[in-house]
Amino acid sequence: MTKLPEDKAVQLAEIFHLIGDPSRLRIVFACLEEPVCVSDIAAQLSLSQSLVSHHLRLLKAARLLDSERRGQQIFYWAADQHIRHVLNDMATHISEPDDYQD
Amino acid sequence: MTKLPEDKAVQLAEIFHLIGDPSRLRIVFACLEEPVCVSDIAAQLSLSQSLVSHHLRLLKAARLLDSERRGQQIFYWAADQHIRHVLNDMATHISEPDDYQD
DNA sequence: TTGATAAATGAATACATATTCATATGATCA
DNA sequence: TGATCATATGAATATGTATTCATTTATCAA
Repeated sequence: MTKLPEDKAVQLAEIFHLIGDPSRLRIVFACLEEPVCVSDIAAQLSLSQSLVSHHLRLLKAARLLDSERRGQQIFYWAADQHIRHVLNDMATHISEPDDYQD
Repeated sequence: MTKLPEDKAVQLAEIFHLIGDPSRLRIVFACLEEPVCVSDIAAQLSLSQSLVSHHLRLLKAARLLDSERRGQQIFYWAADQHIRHVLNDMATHISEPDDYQD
């Protein structure tokens, strides 16, 4: 039985916790391919600007997203390559049969 | 910008939410390689039997873990292969430099 | 049976947090 | 400068949930 040290568990769980909220997960997903500005995210996902902004702050603090101002708008994109793998992995998961093996 | 449908986001987030708690993450990790009984998990991770049991119930309900009784004890193991990939991916993540690229 | 061990369950609680509303900050353009 | 647009921030709230404690259920051994 492999034991995960508590401090590492906390670090890892922090990341999973962030993408463990549907709104935040969708936000990250929206920023996977290209930088998107806040208002576009809000519009596309039908979330309030304020809510999106709050979530973006958390995601950026955890370094899952990075951001840059371009004129009046601020663009966000997925800074973390691992997130892509994880999301791809899990995205296939929910559409596959239960007896799936490596 | 790729949009993740809300229902899929909810499904996915549910899984991430489960491993987004340090205790549960450690429990899943402990069951990755081989079936482990409840008391051993609790002892190894220094968690109360009750807490472990509560968490196991959630993890099993989400089909991340499966279980089987063997005599007096009940063994749990990771039923989901995707979880292995995800955990490996993210485990490397926290030890790698920030400028990591695909 | 009885006693002991292992796990599950339920209630209670303290704490975290997702969301909203109102407002502030900062940039652009007339 | 003032007006407007885009984003951030802070307070308030309602809901969720991780954990503990006490108890119950289930299994095995004597």
